Amino acid sequence: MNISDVAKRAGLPAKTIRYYEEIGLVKPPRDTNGYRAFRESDVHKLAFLSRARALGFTIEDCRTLLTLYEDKTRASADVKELASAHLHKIEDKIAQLQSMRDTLSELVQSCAGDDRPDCPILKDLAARGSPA
Amino acid sequence: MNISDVAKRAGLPAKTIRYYEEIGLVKPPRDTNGYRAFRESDVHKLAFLSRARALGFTIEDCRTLLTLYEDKTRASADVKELASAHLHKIEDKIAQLQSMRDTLSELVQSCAGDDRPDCPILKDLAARGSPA
DNA sequence: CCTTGACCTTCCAGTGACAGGAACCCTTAT
DNA sequence: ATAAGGGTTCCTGTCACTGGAAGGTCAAGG
Repeated sequence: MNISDVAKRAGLPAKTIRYYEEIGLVKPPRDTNGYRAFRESDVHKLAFLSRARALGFTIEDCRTLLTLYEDKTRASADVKELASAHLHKIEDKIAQLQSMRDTLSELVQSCAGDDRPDCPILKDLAARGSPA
Repeated sequence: MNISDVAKRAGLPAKTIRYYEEIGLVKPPRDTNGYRAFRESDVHKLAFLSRARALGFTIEDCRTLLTLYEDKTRASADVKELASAHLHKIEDKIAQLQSMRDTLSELVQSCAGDDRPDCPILKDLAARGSPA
């Protein structure tokens, strides 16, 4: 199967698939004309990667997940640990963004948003931390 | 004032300050020995940038905010619009992360995390979208 | 046989916002 | 004189791609 069909089936851009090959995540054989000839197993792997990436796992995490996936003697604890660590990072990130959102939301609400120059948003950026 | 003192006062690494100069956000004059000689106005600008970055504004947004800050005839509406747009992006990002978190959280909870290979996390990554 | 268009290939550059490190200069204290 | 602790520039690397140029391949139509 050629790359554009694989792209559709895996839900990944062709460029991304080439990149994944470059970094060794998939190793499709080649036709005599030099085209990548994807097997079903390659498509399956790529779909796996697509879903793992959609859950925010890094490429290196994905590499590990693929290895675990293919290792039939894996311990589910290893997978769970990886996923848990990632979950914590996401939760940290959410908390951080929520904090930004709360501050920003207040600032936006406090700004008149008219044609006058007076602006609490700029005032806050200029003065926070240095009370004058 | 030398860069490391400015770094402390503005709450930014020296490397970052040099980078901000490189991209034209600050333009400190130089001493005869080649050292950057920061003025109070430079420190003030850098502190402004530090706070804007902490709220997640991009560098280009920061550049615009600085321009607006220094333009005493600005309309607060322009500032508010920029901040609102940024707020929406943050909210989108939060929603996206929360969706990841919800999925991941379920998967992690459903995984035994012992020494057996059976793992719902890997199963989900392999099979989601292709019901078998 | 030729062309057209849609594929495919590789390779190079750019993204955002820095961080790390090498190699070297300046200042101050001992 | 030297050593420590500033400062400087310049180059590379990060992360996960994306865009684009230059060129090979294939199937269909005239």
